[in-house]
Amino acid sequence: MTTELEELLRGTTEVISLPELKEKLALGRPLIIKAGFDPTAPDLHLGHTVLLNKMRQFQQYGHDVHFLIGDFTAQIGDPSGRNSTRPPLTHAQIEENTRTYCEQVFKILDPAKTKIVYNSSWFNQKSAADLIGLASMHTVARMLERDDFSKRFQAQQSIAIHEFLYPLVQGYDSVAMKADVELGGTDQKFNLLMGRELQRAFHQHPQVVMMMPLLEGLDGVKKMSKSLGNYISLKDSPKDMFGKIMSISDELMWRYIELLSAQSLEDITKLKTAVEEGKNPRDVKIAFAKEIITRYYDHQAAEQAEQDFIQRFSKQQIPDDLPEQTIQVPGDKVLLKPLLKNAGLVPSVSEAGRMIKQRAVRIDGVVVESEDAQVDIPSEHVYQVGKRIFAKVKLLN
RNA sequence: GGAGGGGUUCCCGAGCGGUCAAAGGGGGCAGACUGUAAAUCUGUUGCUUCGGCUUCGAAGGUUCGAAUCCUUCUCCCUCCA
Repeated sequence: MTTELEELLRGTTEVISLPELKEKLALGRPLIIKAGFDPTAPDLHLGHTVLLNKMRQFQQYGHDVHFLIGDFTAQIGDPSGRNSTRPPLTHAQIEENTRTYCEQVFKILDPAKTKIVYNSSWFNQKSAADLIGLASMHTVARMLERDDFSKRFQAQQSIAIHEFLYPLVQGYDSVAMKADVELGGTDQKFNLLMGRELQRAFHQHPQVVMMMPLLEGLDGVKKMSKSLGNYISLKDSPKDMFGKIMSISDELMWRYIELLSAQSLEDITKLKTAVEEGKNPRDVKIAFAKEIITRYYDHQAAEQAEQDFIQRFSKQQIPDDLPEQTIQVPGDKVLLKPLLKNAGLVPSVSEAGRMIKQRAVRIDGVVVESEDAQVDIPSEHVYQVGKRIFAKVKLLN
């Protein structure tokens, strides 16, 4: 039987510090667990769930999880995306984003045990003098210790003043919340530690910092993020989830399983051995995809997604739920290229031409050979572009 | 306030008067192959009524002709103060 401590430590990359965590747990009271989120992109993805799963674990052990929404910070704008100045969010947008956030978050967290807090609720009360006072608690030299700051500084890139303020603001959140433990990704280390320092300055017990690894995106290189487009959203349909998971490289698959699967570490090791001995990694991937879909939808949805995938890709069959549309065209023949565009199967006529040239276009399963191919009117055919895009199009006069 | 450097097609990044719709890489898409929408290889990657049309921060100008030269504007970066 694993202990509370062992379970809580599972998957973490670093805990600062372990003895302090033990002490806190030994207090016997529910700990205040802090995890902060930016309400800028209200679309949660699997990368976020690494952290959310850890939060749920704390809930299961009876701790007091605070889901911090950085609405104050969001009002100012994001410092990290320097070449894409994000417009500050309005109050209404933030509310809307928060609502969509919670909808998704509560697929994982227990709503009854989750406190949602906003950092605007304390920062809006603050004056400029307060903020400057906060800034006086830290030095530029210490700020420059931060990895990405020092790199940018050395590379003679600009660092805006407010970027220095961000860690302070985030750190102060811990003070305002009297956080016992803060959870965050490894990229947040500096900010997380700042919370400890500020708590000390305010004569609080410094929070324990627990860092979770960052999940790589579908490309396997960069971290999963919406702006990079390499993510699996919790709002993705079961079919999309299945497809995206199947498109992960065999190598990356293990990383996902390690961080997202509920399977024990022993079982994962066994799977790896089995693959080395000849088991098809595809089957491991399928099982994993079904586990994830079952978690966010249900078992039936997972089964269905698998069947659909097999039918469409493994057997190359035309799906039976393909979209249908009717288009009215004058005359008794139309050129295929503009038709493909009008039906929304390709973005432009030029692209249609390329696709035909590459033998990627099929009508009723037959490859179209000529770029000048025409289609009779009236008619009804199943058009296919590549392996994934299908439509049944009815032509009328 | 002064001195420099720079804004190029989805991204990075060459080009520096015609042969430039613009090298190369990344990403995307497609085809082959396969064990899967893995890996690998190959092709492709502005739009078009196929006459052309729009694109290289913006607006003007020089020229037969400009992404390339000039002017103004604008945005970004660095250094000195």
